[in-house]
Amino acid sequence: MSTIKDIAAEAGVSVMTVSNVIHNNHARVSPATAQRVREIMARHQYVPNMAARSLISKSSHIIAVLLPIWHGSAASMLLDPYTGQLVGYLEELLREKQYYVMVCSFDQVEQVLALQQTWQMDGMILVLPHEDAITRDLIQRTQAPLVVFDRHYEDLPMLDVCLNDRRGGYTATRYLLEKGHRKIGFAAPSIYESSVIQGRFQGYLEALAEYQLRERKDWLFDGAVHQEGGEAVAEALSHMQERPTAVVATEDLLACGILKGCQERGMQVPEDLSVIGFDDSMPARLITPQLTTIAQDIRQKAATGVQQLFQAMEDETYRNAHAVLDIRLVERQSVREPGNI
Amino acid sequence: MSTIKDIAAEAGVSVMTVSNVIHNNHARVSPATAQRVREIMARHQYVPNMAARSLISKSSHIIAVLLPIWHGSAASMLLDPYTGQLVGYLEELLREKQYYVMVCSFDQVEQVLALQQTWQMDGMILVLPHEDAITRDLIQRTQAPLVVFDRHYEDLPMLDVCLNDRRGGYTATRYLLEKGHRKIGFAAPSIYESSVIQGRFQGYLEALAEYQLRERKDWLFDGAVHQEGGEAVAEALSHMQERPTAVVATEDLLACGILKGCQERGMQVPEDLSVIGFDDSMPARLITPQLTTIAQDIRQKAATGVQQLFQAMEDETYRNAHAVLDIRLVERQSVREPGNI
DNA sequence: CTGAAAGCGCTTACAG
DNA sequence: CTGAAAGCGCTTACAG
Repeated sequence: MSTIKDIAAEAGVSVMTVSNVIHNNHARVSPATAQRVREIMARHQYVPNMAARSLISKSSHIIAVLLPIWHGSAASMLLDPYTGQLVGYLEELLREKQYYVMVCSFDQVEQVLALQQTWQMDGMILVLPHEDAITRDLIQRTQAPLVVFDRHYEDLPMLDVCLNDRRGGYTATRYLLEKGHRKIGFAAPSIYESSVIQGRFQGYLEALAEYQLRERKDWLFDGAVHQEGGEAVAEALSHMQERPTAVVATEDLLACGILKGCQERGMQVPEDLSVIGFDDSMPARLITPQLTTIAQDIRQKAATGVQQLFQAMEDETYRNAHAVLDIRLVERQSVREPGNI
Repeated sequence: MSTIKDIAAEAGVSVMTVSNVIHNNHARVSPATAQRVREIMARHQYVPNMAARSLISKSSHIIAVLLPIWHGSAASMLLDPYTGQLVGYLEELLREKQYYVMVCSFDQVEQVLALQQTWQMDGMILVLPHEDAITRDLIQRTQAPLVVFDRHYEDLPMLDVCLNDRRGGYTATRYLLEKGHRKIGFAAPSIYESSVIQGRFQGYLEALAEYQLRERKDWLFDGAVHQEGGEAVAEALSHMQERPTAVVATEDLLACGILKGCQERGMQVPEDLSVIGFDDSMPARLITPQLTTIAQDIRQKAATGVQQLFQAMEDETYRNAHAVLDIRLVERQSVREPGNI
């Protein structure tokens, strides 16, 4: 509760001197005075008032973690184990650097801009971007440095951290091809809308092409979201005349839904259908058989984003960076050779 | 970027009048002036500076969502789908009320007190409390209203939102008993440390007692945490001479681990072992067989906590409230009658 | 209905 | 090495 004024009074110095002690301006205060002031601050458990600081410095040390609202629900964190994990790592890294994390879900760019201005945000991090129009608008109108995860626009200067999605899609598909599969489906929330999904889809097509194969429309499962989406894919598969022998799914939860839906309809994984997922998040190890999946290093992803953000905060010419993190295949139990080649 | 001063200058009024317009003090400003000022604010996209406001009002409109650090990791959100969901709902409810959410993991009470003071926090919410010593200390030393989830101390005035854990443990066990089970184990992270687990354990004992049964030490699996803990329980079960026919697990992820560990060791669920979980979180529907579990309404839990918090912020005599939310049994596929009674 | 003034807690040039 | 003063953007009594 004590202010810099109280400390100064008790130490018999000016508030300015206390301020210099707080900021370790060694050149501006004698060691003896500094020591005395420090003791008094410790005794009073002095904590600076961030509002006062922020008012002067136009910087609050607050970083916004922005979560777009999906399908009307702000509890989007819940839908996806990946998001909770990423946010957890971001909080950890930012706290270590003495920054504060404000979590905010939003559906309109104006909300974000107002938030940024009202708190004099030092930076912002966009997790799980969904609509391109909104994301682009935000990138162009933001006043503070903004780091975007999992989205990149070639034509816009922006800071982003992406995955090598093309390689991810390629690696998954190639792995299935090498196992002998030739009939490979692809399931994703919305193939043509997100650059992440597009990249994975490109990789899928490239791998197929290397084996002189092309995609088949009826094996492309678009709009498959989370577990329910996966179960719908399984339902569709169960009615097919000619089924794929393997499916690449762009998310673990989706892959798990396919797997589960198949099991409930009497198709065995991996005997009757091989399934490969994406992310290596919690569900991957939970289900039986355990999911073979394309893993990403979420901690590294968070760290890269934080690094970009801080560089941008220090250097106002640093407004363009595109990190592409690598993926790796984690072999588990949901893939095997097809029954009859 | 424009300040209240700019608006006042352009409108040809004092800053005080602008302030009154902002705060809708209809009595203190003529409709015509108010209208004019509002137009100018809209045109300039005026956004108030929270730092300046907070400096005067000693209130920042920030609510801290506190996450204790478990096992050295701040990414505790990730360990548990329940937490992410709860935090998501809290953010949604608080934002609706025009409050801001700062997420902060911590391991020492002093960090929290400093955080509270430096930002003039209006309130705090503690999610996933772990150590009683820390939690009690925080409750006693906090300056701002604090709502605690899933922990209650009879001897301390505190605001908390709990589950009827005793009934949860009772309902789960009673359900197994009615299915014909007489050999029922109990698996939990740490039976004697948390009031939540203790409550569930009490309910378990009570249900057993109604059937003239008592707990068996070797069927109490203490220290079983998350999926790995569950798999360790399955491992222990596989070596037992006399096995329980059913297990009550205090968390879905734990139940899933038991289920999975059993399957990998050739025991079928529910044929050889019935398993019942807690929370009805995402994993419950993901695994095969789907988990029978004691469900809680996380949205209602979040809403109750927010309600307590706001009442406490309005009324400084309101510092003691103990909400106990009900649970309900969700029957799915992981329980059936024991093979040989 | 409207305004001039003081002040919230701090930092930043500017003097000495 | 130390201090007096101005000011960040806003609100709150106090006058009129």
